[in-house]
Amino acid sequence: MPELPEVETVRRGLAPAMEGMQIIRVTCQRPNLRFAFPDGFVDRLAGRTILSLGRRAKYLLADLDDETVLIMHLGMSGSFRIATDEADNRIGEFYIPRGKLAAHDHVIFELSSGTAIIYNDPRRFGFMDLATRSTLEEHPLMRAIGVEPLGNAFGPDLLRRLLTGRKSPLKAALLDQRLVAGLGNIYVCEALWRSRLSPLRIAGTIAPDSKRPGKQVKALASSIREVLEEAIEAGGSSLRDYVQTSGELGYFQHRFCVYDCEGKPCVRDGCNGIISRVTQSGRSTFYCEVCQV
DNA sequence: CGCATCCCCTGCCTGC
DNA sequence: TGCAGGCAGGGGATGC
Repeated sequence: MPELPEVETVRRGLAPAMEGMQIIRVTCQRPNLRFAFPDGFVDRLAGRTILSLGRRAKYLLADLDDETVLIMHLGMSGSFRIATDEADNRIGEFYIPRGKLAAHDHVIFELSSGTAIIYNDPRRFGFMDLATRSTLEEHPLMRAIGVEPLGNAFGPDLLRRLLTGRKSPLKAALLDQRLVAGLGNIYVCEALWRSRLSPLRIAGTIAPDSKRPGKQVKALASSIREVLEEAIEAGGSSLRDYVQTSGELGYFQHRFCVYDCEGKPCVRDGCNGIISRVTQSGRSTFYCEVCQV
């Protein structure tokens, strides 16, 4: 599933096709994804113009001209593609390229530009909801979300405060969206490797209760920011089903140092370790026992 | 409160 | 080639 870099890549791919366009019609091919679509979903979107497409954590947020915000989450296997209108495939006056609908195409947004934005999600762990701009922060999906790791507020000082006193392993703490928003299994593993910290380490132990962040917190904060920035630059990571809106694959997966590297040699200079896999909170963690402490 | 576990669902890979 | 089992990028509900 898409983590922050993949969602940001999707946002950048969709924005030019969606911003400034009017939504002519929305079609849901089923009543629910992970959750039921909210009441009036289709009707509230029809006729609206999309002002901008933003992102918060792993959520895409489309701001509409009536203060409505369309919230979209890709879950584990969600993707969007942009289908350009082709006369052959038109249905009536609209633009659904019906001949080209694929299995698991669940939502179709037909836009005034003549393109259709199609949401596909085999596992249906994704979901969509509607909110109001002025109260977006209080929306149940948004309320508890933590700091944006690429934003100005994020850095060693804030990270130290978030981790101080926390008794969970670093892996669990960094996966917790209420602390830092947008990290998932891949980038947590990669950021911990880059900062030479063990995912098993109790989070609070790298943030002793002094006023200033130590070396380890500084290293972790930098690693998180760097790995996310590099991954966005690479168009995200393509494993299994993730693709960009253009259908192209991201290529950051070729730069993984630990994720899905069980049994391979650690690539850190001078380290002779072998990458291990362990289970933490029911999910795979990859790390080097030799250089991550 | 904070944490681990289970579960939602489908597809793909492995091993028998 | 078929089939069962395990596993997958997220996150919400539950129970300790």
